[in-house]
Amino acid sequence: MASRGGFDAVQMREVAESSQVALGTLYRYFPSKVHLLVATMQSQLEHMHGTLRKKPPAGESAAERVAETLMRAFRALQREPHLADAMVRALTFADRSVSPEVDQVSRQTTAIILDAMGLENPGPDQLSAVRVIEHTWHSALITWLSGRASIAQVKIDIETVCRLIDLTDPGAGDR
Amino acid sequence: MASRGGFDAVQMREVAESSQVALGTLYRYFPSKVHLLVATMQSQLEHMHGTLRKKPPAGESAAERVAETLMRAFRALQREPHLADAMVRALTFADRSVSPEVDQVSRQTTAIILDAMGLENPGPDQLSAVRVIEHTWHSALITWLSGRASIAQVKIDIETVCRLIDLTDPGAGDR
DNA sequence: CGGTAATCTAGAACAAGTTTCAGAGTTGAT
DNA sequence: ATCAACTCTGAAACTTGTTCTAGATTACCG
Repeated sequence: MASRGGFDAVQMREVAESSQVALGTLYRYFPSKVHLLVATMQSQLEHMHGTLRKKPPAGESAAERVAETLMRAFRALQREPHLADAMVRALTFADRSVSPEVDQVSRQTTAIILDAMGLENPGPDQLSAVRVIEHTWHSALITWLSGRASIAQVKIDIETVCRLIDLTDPGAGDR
Repeated sequence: MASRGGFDAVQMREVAESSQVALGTLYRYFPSKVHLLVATMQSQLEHMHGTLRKKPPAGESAAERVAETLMRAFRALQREPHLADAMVRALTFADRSVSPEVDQVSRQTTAIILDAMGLENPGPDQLSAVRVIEHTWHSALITWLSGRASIAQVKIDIETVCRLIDLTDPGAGDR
């Protein structure tokens, strides 16, 4: 349903019906629509993390590899823009009651980026850079989804923010 | 109302009532709740821009001045966290129908940052950096508002992303 | 003034997320 | 096999954003 029409097209009554489950049962497992969509994002992220593990990015520097990874994820999202809309809108609209789930998504994203960087134990500076990259990633997606930025612009923003990595890890080119 | 309880506490019926206006009239001027709150953000941003003009940031480098500016804005938001919640959630939840208004907010934010940088005509690299800073700013606010990041962490993220400016403007220290 | 278009009002109606509840069905331990 | 605890169902109710309508008010123009 999300793939068809994005956030708005996911209607809890319809979800319950196509799941062959009563509405109350759906709410038992997903306390709100946002919970449901954030859970969807978790599962998609896991899938993507698996895919990425099998085909790691091939860039020279950490910055290049992270940018390549995010662009690969971005292209995957472009194939299902409505689904992307549903998941990202849910993520940013989530209030405190969804914090644990959103945090889980964030940790998963962090793991993907750290994988791309090839870092075992990142320092505080590296972690800050990763957080900023995640911020940019989410917000750039939103501007793209709401039609205020082009695909090219998202690419530029990702590449720009990834330069932060070189700032915190001068020896990146040595590996 | 936003100051009291954030996004959820702003109820269109109540807004209409306290404005001494019929519900239909409210919807005539603000086609949706999100439009209303984004308009609120516009007006707050204008006010902040005026305040900042009177007391420009005093840092040495452009990066420092931008970070100082954003931290000042952040402290202002901390005084009304619920209002901040309402405005930021509206901004990121806005769909295409609100694009013009959201774009206006974005332009205003860009102007504030460029002011702090003290740049007359920024190059493409500078503009990319500014966009990334805005991304980080919005997303960091969200993580703070939903209780997933501390004030200190937001500060670090802002300072981290502002280092990007030095990357695109090596002569910053000369001024 | 008189008329016409625009605006406003009160209130109902509609849509979708969420809550609630009584009863039916399942499960697990003893 | 039985009982208690848990779970599921179907349906209604509730909430709040949004739309609609019929009439009242206002503003403008010749």
